[in-house]
Amino acid sequence: MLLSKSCVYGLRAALYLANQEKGKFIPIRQMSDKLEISFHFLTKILQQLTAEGILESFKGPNGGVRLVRNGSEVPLMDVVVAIDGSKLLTECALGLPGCGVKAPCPIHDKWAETRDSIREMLEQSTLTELVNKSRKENLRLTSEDGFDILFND
Amino acid sequence: MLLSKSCVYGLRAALYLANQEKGKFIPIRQMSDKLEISFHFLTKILQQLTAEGILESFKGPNGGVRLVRNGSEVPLMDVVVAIDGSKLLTECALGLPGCGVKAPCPIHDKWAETRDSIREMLEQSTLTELVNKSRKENLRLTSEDGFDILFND
DNA sequence: ATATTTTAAGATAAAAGAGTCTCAATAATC
DNA sequence: GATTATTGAGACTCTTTTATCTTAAAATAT
Repeated sequence: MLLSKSCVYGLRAALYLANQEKGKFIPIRQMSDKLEISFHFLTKILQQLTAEGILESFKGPNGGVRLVRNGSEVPLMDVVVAIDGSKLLTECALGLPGCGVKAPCPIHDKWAETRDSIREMLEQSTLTELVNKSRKENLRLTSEDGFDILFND
Repeated sequence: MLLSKSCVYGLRAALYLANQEKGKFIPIRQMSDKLEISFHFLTKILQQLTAEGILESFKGPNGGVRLVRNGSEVPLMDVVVAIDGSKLLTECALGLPGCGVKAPCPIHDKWAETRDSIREMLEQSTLTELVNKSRKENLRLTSEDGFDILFND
């Protein structure tokens, strides 16, 4: 798999947050319910995002987490790197050691191109961009609910 | 990671075999020694490739495994699919359910492009092509030895 | 036939990823 | 202050991947 499950959950949660009123703290429980992700597991993942400075949290009643920056300034890449690290964008596809510009593996050049297009995709897509698109086309973040239903009370 | 470790080992072994005299059975022990992969683990992986019809094996003295087809007719894709399956080329990058042409996820289109370029790379590169390139440029299949040293006795 | 060399198959172990549970810390409300 | 709602942190479990070990089966050579 390209991205770990933790990473995918983190991205879905980040998209959820980007669709919320700016500055408002959203309880993790609400997100885990809506997104159908285990509460404790999601908590751990979001703790990573908080530690990495992508989210900030607030304890107690009316607490929760929120994006530090505006969603339009958060490329998917930031979330991916915070959770999965950057090996996806640095490692040799064939796992051949010593692969690089100096001593490329047989598919180094081709893979470098592919890797760049992954990088581009993750760097150019922001949370807000995807949220807008999702709203417009009623895309899903879960198996059941359309995007609009997801944000009803 | 894009490819599992098993898959990478399988690819390295397939490249090793593609550099051998055509039709000759190569003992797995020899490959595991040269490629610095655990013998039993490599055996299991090659069993999969045998089961998938990419390799054929022969027991007993002078036995081993060999490529069924000529290396020039074996794209990397065959090895990858035999070991890792095809989810890499079919699954949604964001893990969003219901993602497809009918109900695409926000990055479906961009990801589809990237995925196609991965597919292209794996389909167009054959074992022989990579072996030739490796021979010419003395590329590595292990952390230590150059390609030519690897095949000395 | 017997011993030897090899792959096949299955049991087991270790490590990593995914997921759960419990309790502590913090902040608001009553 | 007590209660409640929330995140934080750590231990724990389950599953998958990775790796090892043992025994069986097949083929060869003696």
